[in-house]
Amino acid sequence: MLQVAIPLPVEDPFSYEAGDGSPEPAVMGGRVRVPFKNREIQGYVVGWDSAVPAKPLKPIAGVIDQSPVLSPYLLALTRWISEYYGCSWGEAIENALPKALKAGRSREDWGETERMSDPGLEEVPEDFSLTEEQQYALSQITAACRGEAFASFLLHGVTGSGKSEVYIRAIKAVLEMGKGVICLVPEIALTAQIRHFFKGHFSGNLEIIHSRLTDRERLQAWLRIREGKSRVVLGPRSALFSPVERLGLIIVDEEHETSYKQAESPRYHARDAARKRAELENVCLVLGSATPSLESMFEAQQGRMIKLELTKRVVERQLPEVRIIDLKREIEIHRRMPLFSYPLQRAVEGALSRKEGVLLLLNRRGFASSVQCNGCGVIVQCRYCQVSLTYHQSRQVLLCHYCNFQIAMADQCPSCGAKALKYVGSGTEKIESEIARFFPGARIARLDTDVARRKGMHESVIRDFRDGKIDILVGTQMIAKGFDFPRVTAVGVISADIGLALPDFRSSERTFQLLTQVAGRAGRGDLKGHVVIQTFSPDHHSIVFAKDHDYAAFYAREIEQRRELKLPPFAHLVNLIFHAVLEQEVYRFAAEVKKALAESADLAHPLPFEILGPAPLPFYKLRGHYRWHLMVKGEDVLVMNRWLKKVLSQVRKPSRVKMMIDVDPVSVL
DNA sequence: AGCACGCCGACT
DNA sequence: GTCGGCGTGCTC
Repeated sequence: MLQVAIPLPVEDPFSYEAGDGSPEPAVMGGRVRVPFKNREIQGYVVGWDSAVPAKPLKPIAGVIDQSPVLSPYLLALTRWISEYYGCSWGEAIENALPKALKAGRSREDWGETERMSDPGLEEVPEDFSLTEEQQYALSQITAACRGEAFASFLLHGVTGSGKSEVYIRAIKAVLEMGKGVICLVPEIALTAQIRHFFKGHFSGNLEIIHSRLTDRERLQAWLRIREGKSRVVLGPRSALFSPVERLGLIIVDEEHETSYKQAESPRYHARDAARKRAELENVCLVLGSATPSLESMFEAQQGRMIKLELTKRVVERQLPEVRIIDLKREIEIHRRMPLFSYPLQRAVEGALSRKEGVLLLLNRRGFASSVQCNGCGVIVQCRYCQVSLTYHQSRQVLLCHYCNFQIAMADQCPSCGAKALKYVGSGTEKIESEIARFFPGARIARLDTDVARRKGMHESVIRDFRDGKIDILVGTQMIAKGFDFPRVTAVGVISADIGLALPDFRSSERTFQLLTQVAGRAGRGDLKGHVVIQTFSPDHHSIVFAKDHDYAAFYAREIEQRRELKLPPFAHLVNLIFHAVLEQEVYRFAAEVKKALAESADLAHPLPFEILGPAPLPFYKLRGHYRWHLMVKGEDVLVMNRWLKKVLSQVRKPSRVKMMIDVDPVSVL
């Protein structure tokens, strides 16, 4: 009989008779059509068994594939994802396949798989000779790739230290060994540079997976990889499931980036799943970052990964000079809260006079973060989420940044009717218009998700800024990531406090990473950089150590806090999120689950975790649903999951209450 | 996820 | 008396 995984939230794979009626035999890892209830659906053969079933089974309805769509390795990987992240095996499999092969698709002609010839290859930078540090890192990695065992490296390299060059050389070496490579990047749209770099080196051998590909193009890329026509895959987290045969190396670039965590089920973390795939296939794993996650650096400190350090910048140049501006003192000087302190103004002035570029970062889009009535004091809120609405001047709307609800901006208070609305808190739109008043001659542009949503705008703004057609670029964290602007010499952080205020234990880490990254944008080429960070918390360790470019000190400080509070990497969190329209139902059920969990333990079988909550989520009314959660904290995720599953199957969930499980959440939201 | 079964309100 | 509302439970 056959075990067939069903791409639905049903527990275990189902058993079917092999079905001798069909002309082709079903294959392990191949797709089949099976009768299910009174319909027919697509499933995946995940097991094979000669045992005689206790009760007669239905035969499969048909075989779709003569050859597997999932290798034994990818079957094992998807199974691990289902157990670790709490979904069915079938769902994990669907997640790993290109859309065209998923259930509910008409069986289509797979078409031509020859690669289109690439028009206009990019100039490839000269092969510089490697620094000693790069050379050492490369030799360690290639030696590990030559072996047939799992090995993992943390490549910690400051911005500009030439991590990409190490990747390129390692990939070339692995190709020469006759093996393939997967290189993951956070979001391919934001990494045009690495794309061009890869194209120049591997064009005949490369698949770049990106969001603009059509379903058909994706399928063809998948087929070329499977046929071995392409041996290097560059792409976002989904590229991890590429059917590369004889894999030799997996690279996860910018491994600390949270976009590696999928927001929908299965909520897997591509970096952690990459480690699992590398273990299963006995290959080499390289995690690269200038600001490694606490989790990865801890692994390295514990000796479970080999740490490779690139401490020197390739083109010899100084790190930028960073000044911290205490906004409390600025208020005393200016008698009001200044958007731009004098030192920031001087830094901008200096750069403009030298015809160099300026970056201004404020991690909040819109014009004003809220609108308040001077008459009755009401702050205009989202009717679904109970968070203040952000005023967007360009669109003349009040917008909810959590659910996208919007209303037209009016001149009267929606509550008392007074014509006394005032703007509170600044966003990127406000900075854009204010900086224009300070520097009337400057050419200014803004880049945030509002701008980037318009097709082609993201790329064109970046290009214009790099080409010197824009003097000052204002934006959110989007401007801090992945781009190399040789002309930037002044970087201003309008307020470093926004991220720090978030009720999330990783807010310090995020802030440190963001500040380090944006500071790293200043002073490339042979131009000296100046960075000004404005903040109300000038003594906060995220800010002080970012100023000093001191990752080690930040890590040492942060890891002690995590140890004391028993937070990751000293424990794993599993977030159980409950939501429903009626708050009482949500709260009651969350409390009931907690009680059931607590009572499920006894002296012989103590709980393998702590239970925190129930608590309302920070934005607890979202899209009209009230949201509460239980946070479960323990050491072994698989043990925790098994326990949770058992207890949850014993409680009766009201159907209107929805439940989600998030293992190793990257954010509590 | 679908899809049936089931048990209560407003219609010919 | 029936048509159909959607809450509940099952699918090898």
